[in-house]
Amino acid sequence: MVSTLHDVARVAGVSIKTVSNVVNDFPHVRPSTRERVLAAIAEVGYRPNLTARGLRSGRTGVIGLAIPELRQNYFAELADTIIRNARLRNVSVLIDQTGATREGELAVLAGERLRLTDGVLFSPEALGQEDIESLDVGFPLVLLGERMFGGPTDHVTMHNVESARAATEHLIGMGRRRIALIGAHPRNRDDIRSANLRLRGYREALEAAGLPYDPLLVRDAAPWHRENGAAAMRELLHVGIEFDAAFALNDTLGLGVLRALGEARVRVPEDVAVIGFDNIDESRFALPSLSSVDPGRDQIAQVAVDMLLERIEEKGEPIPPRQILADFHIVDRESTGVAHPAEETAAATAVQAV
Amino acid sequence: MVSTLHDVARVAGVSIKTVSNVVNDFPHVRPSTRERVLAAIAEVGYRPNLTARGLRSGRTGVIGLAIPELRQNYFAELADTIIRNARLRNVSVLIDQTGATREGELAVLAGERLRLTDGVLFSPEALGQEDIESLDVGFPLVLLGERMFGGPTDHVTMHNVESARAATEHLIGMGRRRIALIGAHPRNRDDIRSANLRLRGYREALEAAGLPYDPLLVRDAAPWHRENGAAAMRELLHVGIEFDAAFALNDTLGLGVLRALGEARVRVPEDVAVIGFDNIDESRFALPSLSSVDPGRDQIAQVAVDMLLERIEEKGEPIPPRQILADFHIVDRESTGVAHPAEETAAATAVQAV
DNA sequence: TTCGTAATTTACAACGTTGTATTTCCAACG
DNA sequence: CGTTGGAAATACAACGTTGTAAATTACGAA
Repeated sequence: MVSTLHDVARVAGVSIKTVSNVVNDFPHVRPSTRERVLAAIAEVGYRPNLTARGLRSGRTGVIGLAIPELRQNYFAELADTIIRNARLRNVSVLIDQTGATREGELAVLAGERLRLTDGVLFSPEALGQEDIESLDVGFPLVLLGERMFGGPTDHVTMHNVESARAATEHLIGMGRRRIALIGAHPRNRDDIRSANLRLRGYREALEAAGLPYDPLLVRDAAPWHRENGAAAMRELLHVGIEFDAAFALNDTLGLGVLRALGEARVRVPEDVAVIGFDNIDESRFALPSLSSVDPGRDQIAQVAVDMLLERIEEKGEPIPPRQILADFHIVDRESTGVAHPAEETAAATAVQAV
Repeated sequence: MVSTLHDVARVAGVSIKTVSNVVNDFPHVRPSTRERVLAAIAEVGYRPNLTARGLRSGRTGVIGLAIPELRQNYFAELADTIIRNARLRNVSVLIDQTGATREGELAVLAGERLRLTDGVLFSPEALGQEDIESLDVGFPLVLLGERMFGGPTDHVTMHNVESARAATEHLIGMGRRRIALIGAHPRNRDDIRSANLRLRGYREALEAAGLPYDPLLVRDAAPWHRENGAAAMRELLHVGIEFDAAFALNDTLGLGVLRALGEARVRVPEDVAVIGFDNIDESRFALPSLSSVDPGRDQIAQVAVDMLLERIEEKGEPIPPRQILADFHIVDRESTGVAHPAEETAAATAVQAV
């Protein structure tokens, strides 16, 4: 059924090592021999056994991707792009869903789940800065996201503060003065997490524009699901406080916000302009279409794969951990007043190592 | 760094086979020996090398999932559920995106992409009935979807005709008489594919209710993306033909339809009731929320994983190919007139082997 | 023709595990 | 006290591949 080097060798009348040499394009194989071997390979339908190769070489050609949940659009799109990039490098991707639980994420780090992989891309959501040491695992690991900084591994992340500031400035630039923020983290506002970094950018923009910071405009919502975005907006409307714009800390929340505004017959963007964060595919098709911050997800995917493969191939003197920040830009759509959306408006910072 | 059976054996003062026996819970190991070995395992931090195990056993514990694209919600949610089910069975999942291209799908069947897997779940979108023979591959394969029938492999699919008929009857039951269908396949209407099967269900429902079939109400849209759903609805509105309901052949189209109706200030469900198909997560959060047919996706995921693992473990007399049809039900939401959505309304058919 | 050198091919071991067959151990029995 | 039989432990080979080192071949120069 399945043929091996031995079968090919027998048919071609050479040793298995010669077949191996042909398969691996080694030099020093006489053209006539190569031809004979190739014919034999075709005849018996030989395909290298990757498991055996993996045992011999210590590499499987598979990388792991540990994310909270595939059914969250951001992660589905991230996984999609990561798989595409890995494919270009001849690597396949095994996906593990941690469920955003501490337990699941620690299991990833303990190497209990993504066996049979050469390395792991890890996007934590439950672990935090206090777990930084647990990142010191025995296999190549690239960290994604904003939950932990300064760890012992490469790290690919986004300009959270700067891009949130840019989003807020975008709203201010259109004349909005009372900007609600949807999706603050209910408890610890000093914790390093996307919510707080983006909140900081929001505050910086207000301050720079000389606008007051009104805590009443800052609404908690967690986790960042549509229903929570809608609920936060309903509550805000219920409170009766005046506002003319909303910055949702991610697009999913933003879609919920649009929904709540729609229910309440508040006009977007006339009465309230809305901008989200993440630029998921879906935002283009909301009614109205949702403006957003594109945090450079595709670039993150590509850089992360590249870095991981570099680490996997690394030998000798280890390179110290690197941190990469992706480009971002504002995507202006109907929810901030553009009738015919022109993509890719604002400029971005360049990719930079820190 | 990484320790092997040999290291454990040395520490415990036994042979590697004894360690292996302990690891694999074989009988005939004296309790005192077992204890000593377990201590040694803990001491050196031994973890079995899955590649070596795989080489020896011929199993990797990994299954492949070949789908068009992860960024399509339906497939992200399917993959999510499949990964969860596989995890329960101690199996991991490698994802391949075919891009819905013929080339990509044939590569899957040629076994060029999902190496290192014990078997593959395959959801084709480009291949059709004429390619049925190419399903006769040399590895365990379970077919998903409606593109090919009667092939040599197990097949998990949905009640396309029946559930589309139920959706249409649902609209008729609320008094709608002029029901548009969005998402027909532009070219071959006899081809076996979801579009045509669902179209058939639509026609059956009309006929059973004594309603005329008006080809003008049947609108092409392909591929099933939001923009195409929106475009089809805009065109229908432009044509000026009267209608009081729309059946979108999937939810993504349906969301586009809602968008186009919203733009045109057509009230949903007052003027036009809308129902979709697939029941993706997003539909719950549209404005208005989109009613849909739940085609039993979670069940499909579970059954598919079970069947594939059964095939992988199969030995001796092969069981003939099986076909499983999943349960379906109508999910009634705002777009068909329910103010406070009650999920899971209509009854379903039972799971049944054909 | 013979030798030296480079090109080509090969044998063998090893990667870490587990199945098979064998050996060793130990207690009970005659 | 020797024998027997099952439990416990082991040796060895094998899964399919590739690195290393050794063997063989080819070819031009002496």
